Amino acid sequence: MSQDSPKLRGRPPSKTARRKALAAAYEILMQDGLGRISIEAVAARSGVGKPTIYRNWANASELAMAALMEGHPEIAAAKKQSGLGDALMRQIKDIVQVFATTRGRQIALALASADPDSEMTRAFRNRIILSGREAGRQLLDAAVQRGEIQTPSDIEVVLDMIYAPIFYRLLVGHRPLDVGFAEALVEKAVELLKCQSGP
Amino acid sequence: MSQDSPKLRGRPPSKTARRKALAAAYEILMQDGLGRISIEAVAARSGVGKPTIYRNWANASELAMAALMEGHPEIAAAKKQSGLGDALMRQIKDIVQVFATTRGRQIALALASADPDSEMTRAFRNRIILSGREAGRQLLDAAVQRGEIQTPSDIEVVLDMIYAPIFYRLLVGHRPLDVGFAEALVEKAVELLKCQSGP
Amino acid sequence: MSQDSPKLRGRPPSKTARRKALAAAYEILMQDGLGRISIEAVAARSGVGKPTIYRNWANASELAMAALMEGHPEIAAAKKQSGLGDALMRQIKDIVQVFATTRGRQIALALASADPDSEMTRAFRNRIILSGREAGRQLLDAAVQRGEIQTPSDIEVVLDMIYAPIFYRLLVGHRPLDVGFAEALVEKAVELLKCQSGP
Amino acid sequence: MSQDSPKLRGRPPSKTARRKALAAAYEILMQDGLGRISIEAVAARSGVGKPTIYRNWANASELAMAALMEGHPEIAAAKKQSGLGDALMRQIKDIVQVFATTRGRQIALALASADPDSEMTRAFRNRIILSGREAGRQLLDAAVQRGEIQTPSDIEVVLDMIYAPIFYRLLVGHRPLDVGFAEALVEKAVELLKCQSGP
DNA sequence: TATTAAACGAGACGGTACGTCCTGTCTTGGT
DNA sequence: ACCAAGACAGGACGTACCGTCTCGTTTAATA
Repeated sequence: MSQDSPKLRGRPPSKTARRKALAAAYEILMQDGLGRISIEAVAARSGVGKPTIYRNWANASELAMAALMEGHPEIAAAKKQSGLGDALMRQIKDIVQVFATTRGRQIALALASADPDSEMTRAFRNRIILSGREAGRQLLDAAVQRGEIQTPSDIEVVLDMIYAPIFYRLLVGHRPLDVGFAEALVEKAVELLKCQSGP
Repeated sequence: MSQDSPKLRGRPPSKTARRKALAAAYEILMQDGLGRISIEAVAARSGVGKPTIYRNWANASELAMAALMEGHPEIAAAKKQSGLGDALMRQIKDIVQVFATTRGRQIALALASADPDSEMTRAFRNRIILSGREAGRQLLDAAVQRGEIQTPSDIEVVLDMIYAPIFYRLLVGHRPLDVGFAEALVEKAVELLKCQSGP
Repeated sequence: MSQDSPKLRGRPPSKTARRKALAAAYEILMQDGLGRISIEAVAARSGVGKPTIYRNWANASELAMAALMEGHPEIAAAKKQSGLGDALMRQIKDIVQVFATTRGRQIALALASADPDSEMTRAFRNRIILSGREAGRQLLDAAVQRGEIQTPSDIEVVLDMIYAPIFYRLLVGHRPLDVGFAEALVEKAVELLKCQSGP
Repeated sequence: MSQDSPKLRGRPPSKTARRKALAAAYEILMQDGLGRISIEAVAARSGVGKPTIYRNWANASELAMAALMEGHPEIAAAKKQSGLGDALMRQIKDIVQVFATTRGRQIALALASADPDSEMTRAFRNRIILSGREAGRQLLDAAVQRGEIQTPSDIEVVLDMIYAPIFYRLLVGHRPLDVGFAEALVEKAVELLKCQSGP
């Protein structure tokens, strides 16, 4: 056994209340955006008491992040890889599709405006923003092992160059975040990886 | 004459008030962060009346952006170019240096949380976030004209791959935003540009 | 010099807001009682903002006292006195009539539960509770001057014996507070005043 | 017989819990006053659970009254009576001494702010406030039987005139509640009783 | 001696109200 | 006409208690 019960006493926290609050928060996020979320509004819409919300989340920002994490699709590396380009293409298209929505926009805003040092923010960042990047790292490793590419120098920077543009377009909004962009991004990424220390 | 008066009656708007408000807003941004800025606080600190502030800016977010734009160094392409790599290196290092500060952090936050459709937000975005990217486009054009590189396909995506990682590290914070990063980024960018349409 | 204006600037406090808040507070007092008054409820019913209420009164208790003082009938000694007994009778009956109502009950409760050291409480006490007692002192003085009675020793205690029973019945509620009581009280009071230092 | 033990199974109510709650409530009353008492605070200070407190008392006000009644000295008529004046003096001084304390103040407040129709309030009123008055009635009866005074008309009003001033000074606070007051009050009371339908 | 059921402490629940802060508007008197 | 000052209605903040409700844990009469 791993984790002996720390003397569980008193009424246990209600999972229903948690669920209802998260659902209400999510609805508000989708309808009105991150800026309009408030503990007050979530309490009113969900029928959950304010103190209960504060017992579960430290502030509106954490609640928003929790709501956005709930049921967020896992961005993972494809298992069967027919080649680096294809695998990357499938993954990047997935990510772009997920983020080119209201939810994606709210995710970016939530991360940007959250307290960068909070535990919750770290979890959110790792789970939502960086998980795709980590999956990308696995794709690269696999390609190296298959001999498809050489081990890239400065892999962290390479990963940033591949995954940052998605987040960038999402937040800055100077150019559309669409399939065409995803395809061009993957093409350039593959170029970069294949031409390493080129001729 | 300077200011063609459409009627010129009554007391003219005070530039001093504007300046004082911007200065106070900037101080609050640097000391307490974007989340703590408020018209109330700026009015109190600057001695400027609230209605005067509302006359100049629509809300706290716009005031913050205005304060951050005031006196922001112009990121421009170096005039004398000894080569694409050197020029890019100089510029990227400048940008990283500017953004790896409290001010840079506040700029990113302000952009992320601003109304994306407002006039002010667009101006802020073009002036602060995208000006480096546009200067980069000029550097690339010049290098093409010098014959140093071929015309890159998908130039918008290439520019994103070069400039997005800076903003990405600033906001996501998973890796440091420092000189080492700037050097690696430029190295990779040059690789990408030179190896276009591979070996 | 007395009290020159302390540089009156800014928007002056709204007397309308004050009035509306007092009226709403009074309604709640009459309908639901002192225990149900709350700044929240007064703000909601009156349409006056909570901060405005707090600007005018320190807490719900003071607001309640202010509402009860507003328009409270002045209990004064009758001008034309046909004799101590008659004058006293008229006044005591007036007081009993005023206090044998919901308003009277709320007044007693408000005084009992208010911070005894606050400025407002003192004013309330003097204006509402003790004003009748002071008027009674004047009646006694006049009767002395007319030679109707001798100067009573321990006038403070005598006044308490006359006026305390009203308040006592109101709060303790062991016996009714009605006209019969008023008549008996005055009769006894006159006996006490006339029989001073016995037969 | 009416209602013998209806089954009496399971753990019996703990007298210790009752005692601890009353003690904690009393401490809070003495230290912070009636306004600061709360079930929450009593539970925290006593280590007794909130439901246990609610099982014993209906609300904070009743708990406060119970705590104030616990161990309250019985105000009774002295057995050996050397005369009406002496007996009254001894009793009134006792009462004044008991009420001229923090406890006395809290008692008055508790009574004033309690629900006047509750069972507990009635018990509290009879036991604490009116017991002195009833003892006074016995003193008067005894004096009548001894032939010391005539049977007073309107005995209820006379009793109010003697006992109300104590409560009045306690709550209104316009004059001190001290020995001098007690002496003057008794003197006036005796005057009133002896001069009945005077010369 | 074992069973069993009520009362226990702990503590989360949905609520209400608190008193503070800030919003954006409006209304003064002063420059 | 514009300023500063500052009051206004509105509304969210985060906290304190309310009185109720599960929990798992005593505890003592009963079987």
